Amino acid sequence: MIGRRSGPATRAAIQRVALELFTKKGYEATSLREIADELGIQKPSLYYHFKGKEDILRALLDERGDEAEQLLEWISRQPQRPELIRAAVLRWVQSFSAEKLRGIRFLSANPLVARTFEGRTDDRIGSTLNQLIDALAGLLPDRSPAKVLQLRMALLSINAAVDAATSTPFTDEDILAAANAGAIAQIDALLATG
Amino acid sequence: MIGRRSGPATRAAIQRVALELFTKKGYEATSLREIADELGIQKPSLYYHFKGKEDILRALLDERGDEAEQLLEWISRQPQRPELIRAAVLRWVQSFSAEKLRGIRFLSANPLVARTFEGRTDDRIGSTLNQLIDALAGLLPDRSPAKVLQLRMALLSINAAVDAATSTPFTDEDILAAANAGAIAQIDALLATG
DNA sequence: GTCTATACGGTGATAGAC
DNA sequence: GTCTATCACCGTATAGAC
Repeated sequence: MIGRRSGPATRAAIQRVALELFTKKGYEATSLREIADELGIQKPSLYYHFKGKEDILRALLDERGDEAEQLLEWISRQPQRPELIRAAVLRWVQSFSAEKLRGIRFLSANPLVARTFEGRTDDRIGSTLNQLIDALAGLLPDRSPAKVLQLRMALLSINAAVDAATSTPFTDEDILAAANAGAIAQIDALLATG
Repeated sequence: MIGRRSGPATRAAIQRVALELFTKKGYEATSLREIADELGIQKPSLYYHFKGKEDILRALLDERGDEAEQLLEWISRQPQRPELIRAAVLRWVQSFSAEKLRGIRFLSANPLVARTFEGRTDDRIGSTLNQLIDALAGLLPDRSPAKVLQLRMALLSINAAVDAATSTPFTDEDILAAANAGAIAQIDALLATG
């Protein structure tokens, strides 16, 4: 669909369209011409706002929040007991509003692109998530690899719920509820073991 | 890496390399030249074996097994009680050997590509999985959307485990064990509700 | 801030020699 | 079965007019 534009294309508008197309068709499969068409401008006009395609992607990734850092810091201030795992995971899962699901959907649709960018720049997604896992894994009664991996799965419940809901009529509320219930079930099983 | 080849490139060899590259770099980001280089042949030689890039992808997708159909048929022959859910999900998760994780990894790395192909051809991945969900959802004590979605998450535990293990040193055995434990935890929670 | 025009490389793909 | 040569096309990117 080619949209008639009302005013000048802003960075925010470009990012909005790019996020939508990257999520629907994938980063690699989306051309700058498609983004420009959707905005009703010409392809070279995008280069006034961004250095190139990768720069648009970088801007989208930089928009992420710092919930992971905040949670990590919160954890360090709590008494280090196994029950902290449950509280922390629930805090994490519940920090995702319906609005933030857009970001999750983008990452789910473009797992390799996100992973490629993890290496460069600051990389606040992956590494902080790993620190989070490490901090919580230390509290596990049974710290075998399978258990640690299951803890990781619990933290990634939102991603799993989003993936499970693709191509279905489930609502954002359903997804958040299922992610929450799923995380609880995993954590309960992990804490019951030890 | 450019490989010296010993004999003629077979369809199987091409598929092997393609699966590896598609998984590592993504379908769109992988060029036919890269596949040819890896095999030590020239790009046009691939066209003797396959009609084109998409044909290679199709061949890979057609290689999938029919575990879903078999499980669906098995379910229909069992007494339709809530406990059947647990048995069925465990059968499903345990049908994935370390070997079959290659397929899961490919699908995880290329979610949109797989989804695009679901529409065309026979599509045995998605639709059969949906039938599986429907058959099991009918046995749920509580059939609210969030519960049905969580059932879906339980079935997709292998995918979630693979995703959770990417960029980590977890072994295939760890992944299968965590997927199994995760599925059990989800199902137990679902059955305890009603 | 957006346009037209243009250059460049790489891609999927085909024809035809061997 | 593999090659060389070649194609049209597309996406990225830049220069310069308005």
